[in-house]
Amino acid sequence: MSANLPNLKHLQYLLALHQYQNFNRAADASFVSQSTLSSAILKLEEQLGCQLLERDHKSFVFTPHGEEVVKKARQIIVATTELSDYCRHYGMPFGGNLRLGSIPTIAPYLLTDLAEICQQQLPDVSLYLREDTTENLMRMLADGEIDVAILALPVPQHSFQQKVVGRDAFYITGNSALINKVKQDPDYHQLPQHSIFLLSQEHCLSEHAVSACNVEDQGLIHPFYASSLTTLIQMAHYHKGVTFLPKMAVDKGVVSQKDMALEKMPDDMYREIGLLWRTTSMRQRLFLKLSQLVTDLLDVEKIHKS
Amino acid sequence: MSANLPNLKHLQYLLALHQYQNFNRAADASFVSQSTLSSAILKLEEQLGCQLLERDHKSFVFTPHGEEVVKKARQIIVATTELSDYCRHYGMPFGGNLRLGSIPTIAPYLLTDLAEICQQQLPDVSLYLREDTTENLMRMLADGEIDVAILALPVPQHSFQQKVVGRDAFYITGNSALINKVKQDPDYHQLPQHSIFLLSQEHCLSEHAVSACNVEDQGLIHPFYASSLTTLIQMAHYHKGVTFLPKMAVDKGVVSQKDMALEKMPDDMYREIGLLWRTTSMRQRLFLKLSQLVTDLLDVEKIHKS
DNA sequence: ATATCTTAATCACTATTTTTAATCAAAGAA
DNA sequence: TTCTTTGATTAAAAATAGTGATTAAGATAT
Repeated sequence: MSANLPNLKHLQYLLALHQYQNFNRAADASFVSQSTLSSAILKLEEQLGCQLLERDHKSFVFTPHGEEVVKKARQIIVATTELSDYCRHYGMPFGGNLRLGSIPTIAPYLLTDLAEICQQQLPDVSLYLREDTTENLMRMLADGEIDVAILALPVPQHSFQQKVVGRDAFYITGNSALINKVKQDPDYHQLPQHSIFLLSQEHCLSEHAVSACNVEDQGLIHPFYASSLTTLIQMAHYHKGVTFLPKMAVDKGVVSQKDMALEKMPDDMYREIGLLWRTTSMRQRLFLKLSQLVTDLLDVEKIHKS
Repeated sequence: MSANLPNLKHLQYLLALHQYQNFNRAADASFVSQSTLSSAILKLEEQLGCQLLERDHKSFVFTPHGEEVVKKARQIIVATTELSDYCRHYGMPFGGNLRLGSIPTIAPYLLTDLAEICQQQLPDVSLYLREDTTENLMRMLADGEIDVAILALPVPQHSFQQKVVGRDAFYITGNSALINKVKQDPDYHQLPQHSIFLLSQEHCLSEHAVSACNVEDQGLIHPFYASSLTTLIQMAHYHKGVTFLPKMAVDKGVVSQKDMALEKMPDDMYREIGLLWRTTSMRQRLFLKLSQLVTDLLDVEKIHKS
């Protein structure tokens, strides 16, 4: 009944080849000889009964079909690695390496506290942090490069396990006169041209802020986009404009300029924070525990501040 | 970096052993000798670094950990089989074997039509039908024993891809006097004791009907539960009670007794029909096509009848 | 009580597969 | 030209998978 399934090692070689796009480098990275890798790919092609590479005497490219096989192979290798890791740490559901990814508008403000709490509450976990965009982190999560991500929701359609861990209110900061105006009449369209500063597009914070405040009108938004919250604040300060900040950043004191006003925005303006992990992961318990820790962390800060 | 991953063949042997709970029978089923299977399991245990079986000189049981490894191993084998099948049928996205499961209150009334349409629209697909309970079908879907399921929604929490394909209205049938009463005043609590007949509990139709009609009150429901729609109708007929039927069954003329009334229930009483498949499947396109066919089928019948 | 059957593990051995080192042929670059 | 880099090929070596016969320990039957 069940067919002649490919060898997992061969699939690993295929992934290496896809990553390095070069037989020699892929072989080196896999700690095998180039001929091993070459024949493994040939064997795979024979076994699967289809062409994975298009060869042209000097070099090669993956066929479209090969690309799809690589994707699936990656799923399989990720799942098997999960199994292997799970067994290695069996009996220690709250142990082992934990590769956690988060975005630049969360990581600096949440993860230092979280790392400390993890050290106390999950002493057997070795935490490895990674900062990147939502898009990249989702790719890395799917590919098994990280184990869990802390993101601002909602995230594009996906098939991960998701756990909401709290809300992060938006603040508005910047020129006192403008802030006062908005405070009295919360219509952002009264603001001068180019007086709203945002992060560059790869940061989801901008989307969330814009959609929360209904300021799609391009004229209001300054055409230069900042690449970090620190820069963003400085730009708003220097150009006497305003910008939006998440509460977790505000709590860490990112606004220190004396002549900048800082106001919490209405209660319905917030971003949701959530944990994501692979549905196939065998460490649900750890991730739920971690979710609880982050939930508590966000709650404590809420109570502390209010 | 990446660990020494287990051999897929060994994982297959592990699954066979789990299925047969006996080394000899599992070995036979895997077309290898008992010693091969025995040493494969030992090797797996060594490689994964943990005990999968508890042996007691005569027989064995899987350890709790072994059971979890089996579950994960099944995922891995299913994924690899998907890859292999995908390659075998590459270039024919609408070809190959399609194992479709459905429940007893859908299968007899929908699948004959669907099979015919498939033969026309998807001539390269070989359709294999399977009828079972929602619970069993979900297990079979997860374990790769079927490729797609047509179920009545909602189904318990799961991680499958789901596509709603239409609505199936509820009808009420049975004793004319009772039906007339309900028709004038749609309060089911006026019905006599034990006059509502339902399918046995493993059929989700009962749940859906009960929750749709708000008749949790046990007194109304007859304490004998039918095991098929045909029996259900006969029971309602014989005992002069009433019962609920899905439109797709009504359309196929399951109510033929002259002295039985048949009324469509209010528009908000229906069950949703949906297709489910593994998120990891490589045949999304086929399943979406199939969804469309079923959607059309349900729509046509709706138009045809109204 | 004894013999027989069934169980999974083990052993010595064989077959198969994987890997290697060395080489080859083709294409650029110096 | 000569040198380097590319992936494919070869034959030999190493590792792995598989086999049948055997064993030990319970269970069952006589």
